[in-house]
Amino acid sequence: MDSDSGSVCSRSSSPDLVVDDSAGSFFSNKMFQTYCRENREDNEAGQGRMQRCSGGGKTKTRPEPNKDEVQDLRLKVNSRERKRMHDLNQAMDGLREVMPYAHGPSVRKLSKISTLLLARNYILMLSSSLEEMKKLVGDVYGGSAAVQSRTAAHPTITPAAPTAHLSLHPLAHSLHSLVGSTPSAALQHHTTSTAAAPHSPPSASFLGFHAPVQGLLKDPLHLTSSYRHFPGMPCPCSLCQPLPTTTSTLHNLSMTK
DNA sequence: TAGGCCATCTGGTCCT
DNA sequence: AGGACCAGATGGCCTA
Repeated sequence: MDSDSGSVCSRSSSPDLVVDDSAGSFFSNKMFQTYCRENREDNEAGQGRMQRCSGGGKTKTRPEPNKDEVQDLRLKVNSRERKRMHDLNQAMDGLREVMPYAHGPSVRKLSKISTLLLARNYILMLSSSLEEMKKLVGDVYGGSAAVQSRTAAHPTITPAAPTAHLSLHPLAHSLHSLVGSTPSAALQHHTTSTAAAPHSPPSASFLGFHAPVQGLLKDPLHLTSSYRHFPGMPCPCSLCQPLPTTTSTLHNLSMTK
């Protein structure tokens, strides 16, 4: 299967037809011309230049590869590189599909750098939500003993958060109570959402993202103004939780875009 | 028109 | 030796 025939390029400027003409492109582009100019002895062009630049020197002792062989080699290398980049772009598209930004024909496709930055911030936000859920679970089950017993049964669950973090729980609790959630409901939502996690990531509306994607790009955790509090949902907003040290540290590295 | 984004080509380096 | 990976260079397309 030739990847060149199945190009996934999203831009019309991706000239697949160059595949058939890559050698011609090579022999006519500026880099090649510069290279040839440096080794030029006369003003001949075209075939003579191709022969010289493909290794036609008289003094060389190594057996010179045939012009066609060089051309075939370049075609192969270029094709592999194109396939590699196409695979990379496919992976990038796959990442875009699971990112919480508005999908649709009217929405401009995220650039590669934006996709990566958004993905990073999205992961940070989900991690923050997970930490908050762990704290809530610890609060519900009345202390570290119960949580530790559960942690023993489920090693992926870490012990309860430090008391410094617990001090914020009444606020978070009352906030979520205000919108009708209960900790048990929160746990239920968490478990159900985790079960669906692998192939159905939370959508933007599910997570309450109503700010433009630039909000996530610039400021992953300052979501207070744009975040909606859903009943039973882990809330990463700055009202409901302190910034984890890891994410706050990473936040200092936040992007300029 | 400048700047951003992208695809492609290319040569170098590293790995198997 | 061949392939994967990477970064630089180049040119095209699009938008503000």
